[in-house]
Amino acid sequence: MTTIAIIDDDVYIGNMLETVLQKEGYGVVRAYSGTEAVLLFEKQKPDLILLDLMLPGLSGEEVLKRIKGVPVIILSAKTAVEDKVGLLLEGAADYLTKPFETAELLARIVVQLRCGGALGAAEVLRFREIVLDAAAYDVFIGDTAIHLTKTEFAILKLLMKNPKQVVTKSLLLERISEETPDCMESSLKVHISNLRKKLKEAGGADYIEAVWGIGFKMRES
Amino acid sequence: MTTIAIIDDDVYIGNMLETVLQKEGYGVVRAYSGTEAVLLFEKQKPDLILLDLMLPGLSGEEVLKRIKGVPVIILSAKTAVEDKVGLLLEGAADYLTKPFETAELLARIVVQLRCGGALGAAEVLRFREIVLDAAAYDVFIGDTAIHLTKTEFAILKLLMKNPKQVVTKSLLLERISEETPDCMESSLKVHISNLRKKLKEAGGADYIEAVWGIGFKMRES
DNA sequence: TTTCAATCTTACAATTTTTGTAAGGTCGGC
DNA sequence: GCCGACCTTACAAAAATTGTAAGATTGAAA
Repeated sequence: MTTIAIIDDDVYIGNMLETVLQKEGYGVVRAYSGTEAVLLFEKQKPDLILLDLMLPGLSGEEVLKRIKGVPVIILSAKTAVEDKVGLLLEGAADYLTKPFETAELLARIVVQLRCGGALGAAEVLRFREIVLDAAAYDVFIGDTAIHLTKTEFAILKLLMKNPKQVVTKSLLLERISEETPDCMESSLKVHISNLRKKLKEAGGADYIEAVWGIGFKMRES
Repeated sequence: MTTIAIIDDDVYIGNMLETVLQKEGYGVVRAYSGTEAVLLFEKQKPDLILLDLMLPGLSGEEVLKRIKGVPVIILSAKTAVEDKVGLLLEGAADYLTKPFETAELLARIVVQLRCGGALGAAEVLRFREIVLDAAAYDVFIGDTAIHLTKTEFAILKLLMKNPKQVVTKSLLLERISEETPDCMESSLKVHISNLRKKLKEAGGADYIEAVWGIGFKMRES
């Protein structure tokens, strides 16, 4: 989950931001002073930081200097260009002057996450005890990792992305062929067979259900 | 040299920007319409683009869609939040409303170049016993320093920047080619092989894991 | 110019994945 | 319960990917 740290001693603004961010699906952690902020950063390693400048304890500038590796968006009432320029050159990723529109803040958060993360947020799919991490190309069943080939991985991913739905053979073929150009229906069956076997070895159950004449889907129980 | 593209049909503003940027030591290329901008981008590959929205030919929005891989700062007279939000989500790196202060623009340019070039602000990356200092161009394994070539360094940096994630071969090639222009997949394998060897000599372990058919990632343990 | 390191290319063996076919099993309609 | 169509699995050939070595090429420093 993408976690955003809100560092602001103004409880009212902080609460407002927290609500908005949570509604967008971000995790939120908070700090109310500069010293607290540095501790929070080292302990929780959030993915992005919203930093108010007027803080008790360490000033916002001091906090910024000690935070490296995570984008920091400054939220401040100071509108002077010198302030903006100084902090941006000091390492801030963006600078918004209060009052700002929530929509703009959210958009700028997306921009920063896009930029810093570079490879996109990790996409993790879960179904029963199967956990599939698309970015890492990892699959776990319970605690045991299992190794899947590229094609098997693509099949499982597509099925897990659409649980409760039947995935047609033609759709499977289409998606798979993005990676492996030529793939006949006969081969698809083999891949599914191998996938089943690997899942069964690790999880003991047959997770894939054939839907006669149509395709396949994940077995609910 | 860092080259910035100015895309604006207003000659007066364009000239002003060009003067300021050149004084800062940037190279400048210019385009005066949307179509021209796309051609310019493909031919010259600037490091950053300043894009005015009101353009003859293709609109600014259209231009933005066709430009990938280079940060675009929008310069516009439109102050509506919806415009900002839309373009930021569409891929713009930043959005400044006219009239803006030159100093702020320059600072935001620095931010973008810093972000894009260094792939984030973290200067020191750590993974297991490997420590990579991007700024100093140093790599240590435990206490022993090791020497890496430019390409090997770039590969290791990208991998360490995204631990737990598979870095695709194509992405590796793309990022490496910023430093070493011609590099085929065959060469990449050789670089990785050499990198592995050096890491193994110093650290005793094989830190890089191949993910079959996809790319490479750092080995967790 | 000579030298040296870094990089690119080619080649090849070891390994892994994909594929097609063939031999059973299972499902659903009749 | 029977039959054909479909699904499952096993196996082996074919194709693709990877790791490494060795030689060629480039480019910068002495």
